[in-house]
Amino acid sequence: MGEIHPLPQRRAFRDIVSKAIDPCETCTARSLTICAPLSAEEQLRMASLTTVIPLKPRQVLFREGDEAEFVYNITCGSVSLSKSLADGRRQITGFLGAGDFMGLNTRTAYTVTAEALNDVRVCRFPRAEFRKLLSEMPSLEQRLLAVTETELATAHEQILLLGRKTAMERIASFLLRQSERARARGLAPNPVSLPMTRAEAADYLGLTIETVSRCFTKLRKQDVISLPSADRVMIRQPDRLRALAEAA
Amino acid sequence: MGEIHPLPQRRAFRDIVSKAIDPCETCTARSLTICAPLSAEEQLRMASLTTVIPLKPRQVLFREGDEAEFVYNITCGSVSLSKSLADGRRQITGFLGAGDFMGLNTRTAYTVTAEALNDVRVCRFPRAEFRKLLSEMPSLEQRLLAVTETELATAHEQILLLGRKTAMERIASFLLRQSERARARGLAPNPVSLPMTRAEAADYLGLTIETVSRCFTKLRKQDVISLPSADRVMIRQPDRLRALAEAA
DNA sequence: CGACCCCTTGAGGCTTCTCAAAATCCGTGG
DNA sequence: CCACGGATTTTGAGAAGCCTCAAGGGGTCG
Repeated sequence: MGEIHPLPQRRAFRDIVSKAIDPCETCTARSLTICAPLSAEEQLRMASLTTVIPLKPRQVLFREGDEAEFVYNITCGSVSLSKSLADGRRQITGFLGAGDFMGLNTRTAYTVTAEALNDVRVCRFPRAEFRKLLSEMPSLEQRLLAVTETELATAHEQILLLGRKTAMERIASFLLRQSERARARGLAPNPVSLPMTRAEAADYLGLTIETVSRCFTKLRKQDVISLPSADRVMIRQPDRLRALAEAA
Repeated sequence: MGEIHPLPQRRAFRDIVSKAIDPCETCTARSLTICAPLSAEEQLRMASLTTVIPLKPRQVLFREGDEAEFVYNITCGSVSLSKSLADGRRQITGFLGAGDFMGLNTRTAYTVTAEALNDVRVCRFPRAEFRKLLSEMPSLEQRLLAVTETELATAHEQILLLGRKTAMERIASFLLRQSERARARGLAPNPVSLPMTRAEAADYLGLTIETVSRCFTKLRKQDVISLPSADRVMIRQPDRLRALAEAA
């Protein structure tokens, strides 16, 4: 038994995990971070529960108010989370990337809408089984608590931005944050790449697309940034941008 | 041994817990909710780590950026969490009450400032020991995860409010939320009692005190609410208030 | 090559902020 | 019990920032 099991298990592990956790090569390292603290057996158990789902740009994974049947983990691509008012006004509450979880809330309904920004792959876990798994794997739960606390701190940062910063301060903060985020993920921090449209950036920053565009133009005219293309921002004067991020 | 231990333990438990978890009679039921899922032994362990600290109104418990030496649990009273910009602009990210935890973030520094709104008692836990305790008590960790996820959902709701709602919508949402919160805590939902000043409400809603006051006046003149005193709001027409909460 | 989508630019209006002052509340002390 | 002082709240007038509406560019894909 001791001799026979390891190999098949290892093989099954590779097969299933590679299908589940490692679907696209460019983001392997990223998606594994969430599973790094888990043992091989634990990773296998997680993998056996999961279904890989590919999403096209703008495809909606779930909507605010839908019954929360599944928990998702992003393995590749970017997703926006948003909430809307009855008349259509939309607020994007955050952007998630590889390694992030969605649908963890304890309620029975999703509290936000999740939509793919670009080509995305997610791992889907049936909710009940995921929770059961959690209670049996303290290391995963510990990790989720840490991740959720970080998300909460990020949300508080966004609350400060939306409640007290001017349009220009929001844009400057946003660019610096995106740059820092890229750096943390091991990507080039400059020029900043923006996977979202102006509309999405505006809905994230509590502004209109016109205001976002005007701020970009103003920064460009002051030579603080340059715009090689609409979705890439070159930060030419980081110090001035940092000063603008909280200068009334 | 089996005969001797139970009694002293029970006695020590009562002594320490009553000092730690149950300092003021009016909020006993509340503060126990967080410990309800724990066994007596676990409660005892938690209690043995804790120091009870009383706070006067407006007293600061910790500041954003301070080294996060302790984790706190509120047993009595209300606390505001806030972040500030260099020039003094302040944004309150949320209000906490009995049963809520503070300072759980994984970072080494607090990400917000905590300040007492009224007379408050908190239980203080040395950070390192609290984390060690957590890893040994999955039920507590599970509960913390659930609580943190709820806080995250609340933060997202606030992000929607700050990013997309008008001043009047913010005020209406705020009043309804405070009323609902009171109901959930077993208090009278109407009239709504506001433990915070206009300045604190404004800093929470991303407005100025003048705008908050003007909205209250307008609602009063339309007979949607009445103001028996500055810190009590009687909701006279709940339906109209609900309609105002997201009517452009 | 044209249509469509997204982004940019412009003009005017509205909501909210800023600055200023009056009114109200509340604890203190005569 | 009333007068007083300070803090908080309310009210007012004007200004500013951002939004709305509208039109003009630029890139991409069929």
